[in-house]
Amino acid sequence: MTTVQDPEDLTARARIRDAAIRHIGEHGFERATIRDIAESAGVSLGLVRHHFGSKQALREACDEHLMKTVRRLNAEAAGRPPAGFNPVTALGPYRAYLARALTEGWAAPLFDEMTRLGERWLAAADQDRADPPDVPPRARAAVMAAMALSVTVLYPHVCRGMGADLSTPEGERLLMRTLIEVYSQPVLGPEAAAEARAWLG
Amino acid sequence: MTTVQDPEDLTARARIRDAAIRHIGEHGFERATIRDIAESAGVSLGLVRHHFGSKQALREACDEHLMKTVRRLNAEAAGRPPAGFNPVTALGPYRAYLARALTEGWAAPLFDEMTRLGERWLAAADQDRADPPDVPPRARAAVMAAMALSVTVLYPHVCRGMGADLSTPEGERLLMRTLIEVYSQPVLGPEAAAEARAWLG
DNA sequence: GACGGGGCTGCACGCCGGTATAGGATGCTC
DNA sequence: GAGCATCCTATACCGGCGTGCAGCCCCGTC
Repeated sequence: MTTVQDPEDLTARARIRDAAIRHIGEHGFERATIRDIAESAGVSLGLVRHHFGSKQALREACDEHLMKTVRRLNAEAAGRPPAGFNPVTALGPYRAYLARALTEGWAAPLFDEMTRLGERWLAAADQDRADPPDVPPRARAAVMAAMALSVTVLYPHVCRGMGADLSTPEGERLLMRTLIEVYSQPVLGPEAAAEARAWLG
Repeated sequence: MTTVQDPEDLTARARIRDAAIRHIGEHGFERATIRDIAESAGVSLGLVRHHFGSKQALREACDEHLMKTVRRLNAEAAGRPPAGFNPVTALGPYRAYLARALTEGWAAPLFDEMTRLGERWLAAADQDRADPPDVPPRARAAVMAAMALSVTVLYPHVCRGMGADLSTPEGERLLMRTLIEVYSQPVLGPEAAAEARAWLG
């Protein structure tokens, strides 16, 4: 991670925001207290309120910052091969916050943006396909966006299940290789898919 | 849903448990209050405490009940074709609770059980594969379990993204068809996978 | 019919945490 | 150097919520 060095990133306001992202990511919005955030940032309780007004507004500021960061990372990764498709390690401390944001109700715009991105990607990938997918692209993109985010959202469980700390380089490598394997292999063979489709009627 | 008719399911204790599952599923553990749960169940605040002792214990009782329900649904679905693979609509009111349980830190046993199930399924599916997957089965199973749960966990976003209410029969059908489509098509073609693998080194 | 226990209620306590406000320090402008 | 905005602290308020407790009702039992 190592957040980009905006000039503002040394200010108390930025320190508070970063501390909030860490605390909310770790404990969730409800359990994260303004007091703890203030202490982590090394400022007083009142200053948080002075800069952000309310806990909600603080969260929204975090959301905005997350949004900017994700867009930046996305732009950086645009040129590279799709090995970095799943943004789990690149996000660093933002990973946990993103997971909370997605599961605790906010962050809809971010998911929608990912869906749109996925839709464009799908449109390009469908160019060279013989059989026509009879499912709306939006629907496919939404499901695939959810799947792409699943490791991010269920991070602790995936770590435990894989028996590896995914924040370490080895863990990251293992995850990447696993993702490539999973993504390059269809889960349902043609006959199984046909059977399932038939079962649906 | 339509909870199995245990004899106990008419008792106040069961009503409280069901109300708790609904409230926690809807609002999360922190925001769900014992008072609201009691009111929903049509009982007094003290009775909740009388039956369950504490809010934590109430949650654990809900977890246990969820576990039983999931196991039952899983056993029922064992015989059928894998069209019902993703347990999103079958869970009914438990869906939201399961999502909370997975993302708010508990429910590790449930995820692990799904991983083990997936591992067995993978072992069977790998029987008839030519190329050897060079990734630990556990890792693959964990990632695939996460992906299978992604729609459950990110349900509201997927609903919004697909532009359909997935709790309706039409929405369910659309989701199923989409899942079949996604699962039956590899995301990465052989050359893209090779490129990604090469990029990893 | 007394008696005991489980299901159930109502109330009060105490803490925690978001909100509000008064005020001090610092630095810039005219 | 007076005025003022900005940054920052300390402290008080107060509502919400988990917890603890005293007691009532009802029903089975001897």
